Amino acid sequence: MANVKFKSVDEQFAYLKRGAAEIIREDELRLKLAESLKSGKPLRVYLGVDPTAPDLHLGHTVVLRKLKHFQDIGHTAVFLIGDFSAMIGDPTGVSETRPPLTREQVDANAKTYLDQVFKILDRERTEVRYNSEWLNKMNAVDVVRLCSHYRLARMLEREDFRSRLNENQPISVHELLYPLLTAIDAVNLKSDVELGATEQKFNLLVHREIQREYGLPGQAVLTMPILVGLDGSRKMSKSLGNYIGITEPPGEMFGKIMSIPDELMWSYYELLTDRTPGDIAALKAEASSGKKHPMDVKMQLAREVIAPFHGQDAAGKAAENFQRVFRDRQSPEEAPVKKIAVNGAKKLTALLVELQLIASKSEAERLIKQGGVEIDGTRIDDPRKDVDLSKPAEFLLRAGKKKFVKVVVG
RNA sequence: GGACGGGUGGGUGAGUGGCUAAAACCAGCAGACUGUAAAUCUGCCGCUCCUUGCGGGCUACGGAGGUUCGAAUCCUCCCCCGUCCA
Repeated sequence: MANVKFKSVDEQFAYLKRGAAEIIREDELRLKLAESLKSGKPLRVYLGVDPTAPDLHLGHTVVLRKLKHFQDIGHTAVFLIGDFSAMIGDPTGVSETRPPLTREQVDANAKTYLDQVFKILDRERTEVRYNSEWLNKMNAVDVVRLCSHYRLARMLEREDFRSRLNENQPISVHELLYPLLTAIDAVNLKSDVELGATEQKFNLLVHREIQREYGLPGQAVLTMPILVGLDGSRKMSKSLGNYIGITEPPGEMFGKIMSIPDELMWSYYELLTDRTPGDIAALKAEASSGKKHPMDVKMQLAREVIAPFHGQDAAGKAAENFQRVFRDRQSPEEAPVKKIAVNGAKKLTALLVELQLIASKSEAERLIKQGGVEIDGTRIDDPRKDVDLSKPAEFLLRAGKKKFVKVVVG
């Protein structure tokens, strides 16, 4: 990623538009870039995030990477933590009212959040703000005044609300306040551009309108596509369990990326790597013409996605390990080591649960009966099997397709 | 405040006294095949105990009580959601 400040408007625009779902409005953004170029004053670009889940996954990084792009070309990245708004709960994409978070949860989440965010953003050059800074100071009069700037009908145009209304699902009144209160963020930050995922479009547009109501120019809005999760159809999200966490070990991330449907590769290339659109089109052509094996293209993708989080070396190792285990069907070079005390014998089912490879003994028994458990490469299909733990030893335990553990007794 | 409808396993959704750990579908998991992709086929899919058996125990149909030999199913009260009226 080139770190060149203030290229021409066209160059900047092309760079920023890459991967974007929509820019509202393109001509306004160009104008803002031109003014900034002229005055030498960087644009204020912000991304607001509610610290609801403390663990970031690749889905979150799509929009963070875009913020980084702005940062790369010299604009000011503002990372806004919605510590106040998280306590309301964003109704976006939710089919039911979300339980509000407590102050303690929000604080704890915000902390771990930032650590992860700076794996992508440049820490030194990022302005971090919390929206409780101004929202906590608002009184009832301010809130009433704010509400008077927006109409109920407009609010109900929003997809989430409309469908919940149609399907007789509850909508709490405080949820209507979410886009309005977060608009105050945009007002206070005096943002020139706000970023978000496409599902945030409604909120971002409300922010823009409210800014104007409060006498500001009105920010441009840039939305990024939603990253599809491992299942190949639904949005990547923690609650759906189809996500790849950015703090997961490289091997884990690698395996997960390899398990995505082939067609999804191209969108991952576009949203998670620095490949240019031309580059990606070329890869795609090579894969479909048979010049390159799709699996190799996907392995390359996995390496490129992992590298920023774990480094080139770790990414390379993960690739080798993958090759070894799944292509050559050998045992992994390295597996997480779990120690266990010398202690007579133990039922295999109990051991699997104890090592947290399986959630319950019933499930472990099923897995064993189905042939999903191996010790040192030998399938064990007797759920009553005792594992000898009477003397120091070590063995490789496999549970299911992906889970390997090196058990060290002693 | 009133009238009416509704709350079932991760999701959708059957089931109106025993044959129901609860149909069916989706999701998920495992095996086969393969490129740990997709597709397909097969099996599994609450917890637990053991003598692993079409085995035993426990928990489960919004909550609490009750009727009954027996309740997701009947009764009472409560909570929650929606629709219409005010």
